[in-house]
Amino acid sequence: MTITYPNTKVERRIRSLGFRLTPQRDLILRAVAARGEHATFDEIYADVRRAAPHISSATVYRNLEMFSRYRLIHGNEVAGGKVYELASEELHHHLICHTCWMDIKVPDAYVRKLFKALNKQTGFLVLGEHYVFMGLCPDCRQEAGDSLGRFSVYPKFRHASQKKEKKNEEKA
Amino acid sequence: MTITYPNTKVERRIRSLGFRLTPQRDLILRAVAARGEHATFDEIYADVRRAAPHISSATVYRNLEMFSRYRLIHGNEVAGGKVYELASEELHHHLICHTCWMDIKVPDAYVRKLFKALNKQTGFLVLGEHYVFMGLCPDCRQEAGDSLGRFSVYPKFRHASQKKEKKNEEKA
DNA sequence: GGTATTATTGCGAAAATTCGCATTTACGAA
DNA sequence: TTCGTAAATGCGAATTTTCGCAATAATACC
Repeated sequence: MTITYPNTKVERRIRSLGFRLTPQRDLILRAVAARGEHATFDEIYADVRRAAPHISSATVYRNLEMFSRYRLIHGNEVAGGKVYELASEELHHHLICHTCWMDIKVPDAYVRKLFKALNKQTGFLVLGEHYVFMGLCPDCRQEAGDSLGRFSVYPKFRHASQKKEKKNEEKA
Repeated sequence: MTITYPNTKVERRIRSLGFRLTPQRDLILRAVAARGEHATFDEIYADVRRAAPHISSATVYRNLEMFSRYRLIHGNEVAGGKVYELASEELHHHLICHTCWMDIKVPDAYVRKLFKALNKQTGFLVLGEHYVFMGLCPDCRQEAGDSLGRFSVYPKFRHASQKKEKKNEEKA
């Protein structure tokens, strides 16, 4: 995994959008980059705080949202919690197994084909650059067997606390 | 638009999962159904409260999450806020224009093709039944012109309050 | 129907997130 | 380099969302 921040391109981009590059923003971007692909708010905040103990959580919330909006980072809802990753040059999407959490990166080109086809049929131009598709990886798929009905697998939650509901899980 | 709840199928499903069908749950499902495709928490809570003023917001939160998890409803992050809709028999996905909010329903079969292709290439089985793809509808696409670069359009937020940032919007 | 079991509710407290506003500070222009 | 302007921060308050637990009530079983 390559950490692509610090990065003058990102800095230029922030300024060209009319935003200022503050030390706080720099730290936040570094933290997201250093964490790799699944940084949570808590992790980012903790990292940033280590370098700048006085930083306000509001600042981190605000900037994560701003960065997401302008696609300097990607924020995705995964397994009941939001995770962030630095936007990379190589556009890609994710296939995440909700049984074992394996994460397969898919180059954008693979998915872009569908979007082109959709465009032909509907005229709609899909712009999102970073989608997450949940499902079953090859191993877990095999384990689940062939009797894989429409409703037989339910997403698990990794981030949100879900102490209860276990009993129901089995009955289903 | 057809309201598909009350529905014995849904009721049976709740019970077969080991959950109980309480009056609160019934009201929540009715509210989601009646609201159509983009019900927010506030709307649902207000509707439910009208019929049962004593209902706790925690109950609504808990059940929306449970229903989503077991796909009796779909909860999607759209434009900075979560919106719910009753899961329908006809599987579908959404193409939402983040300029004018036009919402095009796409039958699952269209999208399923891509997922099959992905499956061939990666072995990964995509299970999600209700994805939302953001982009530009034909009209807004035209308005945006041909010089549509990778970074030229940014999602707007509909639900979250975003009073500021307007100046930056234009500069970009 | 009556009863036992246990999921679910409602409450209030806790935690997470957002907001408004005074202060600070990045950045462009002199 | 200094200065002026407006964006961004940090604070504390407000709001939203989650949590734990005692009380309630839906369901299965008789």
